Amino acid sequence: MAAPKNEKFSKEQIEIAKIAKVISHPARIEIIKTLAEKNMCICGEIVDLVPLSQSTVSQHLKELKEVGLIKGTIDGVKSCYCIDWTQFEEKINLLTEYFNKLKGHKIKCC
Amino acid sequence: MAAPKNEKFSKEQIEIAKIAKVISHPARIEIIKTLAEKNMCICGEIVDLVPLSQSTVSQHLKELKEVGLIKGTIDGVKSCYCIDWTQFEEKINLLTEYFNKLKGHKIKCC
DNA sequence: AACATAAATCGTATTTTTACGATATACGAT
DNA sequence: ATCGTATATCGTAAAAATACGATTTATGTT
Repeated sequence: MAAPKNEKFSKEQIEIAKIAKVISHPARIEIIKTLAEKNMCICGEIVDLVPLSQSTVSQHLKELKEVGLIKGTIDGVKSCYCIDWTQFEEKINLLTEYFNKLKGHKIKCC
Repeated sequence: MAAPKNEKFSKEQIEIAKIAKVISHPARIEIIKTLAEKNMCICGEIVDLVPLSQSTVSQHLKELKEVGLIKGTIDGVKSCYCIDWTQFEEKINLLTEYFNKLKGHKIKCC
């Protein structure tokens, strides 16, 4: 009696909520920003860039990967992460267009 | 040792995370969509439109109001809600532009 | 004044998120 | 083969989010 009752809403709304949720934490925003700006796979250094413990950062990376915004490959003993641009654009567009479309309704109100 | 360590991140990132968080629930997305499409204050009927209890919907409305996406006024015994378009555009733009700007870095990677 | 109705708030149970230390795993170097 | 390093996973504690029923509050109606 406390779990979100997601079944009651549309597929689209659930999908958008999921995307919004993964970008609703400063650490994950920081990770995305860093990966995007460097525009390369970053192997290893990510943990040093985020002021959280190694295990916590690893967990945030996993969540970003699960939603598809980033991808990770293994390079020897290190892990390399970078933005999955195809999916990143797709998901971010989905989110932004949903809300930008709503703006079209703005005419006047109270 | 479980609360988000928000102090460690930038003001901008914390602000964007806050906006993302409030739109990270299907019920709140549904409320926004309904208010935007009707383009009017809706008095009372909101609770009937969302498949959750009255108290839960009231809680979601409060969160949306706190972030500033919607505004509510009292009209007699009823409450009237509508999109706060000025703030809505401002906040949504802040969010979407942050991530759209990152797209500019996309050249090639792994 | 008494009653009905709408909506906010309170109290609380459950689930999810956040965070970390400890441990496991996997690879490279010696 | 052993050791060191990097990263993922496990276990767990604390906090926040979600949801609802019960109650309170405020207004309109009789």
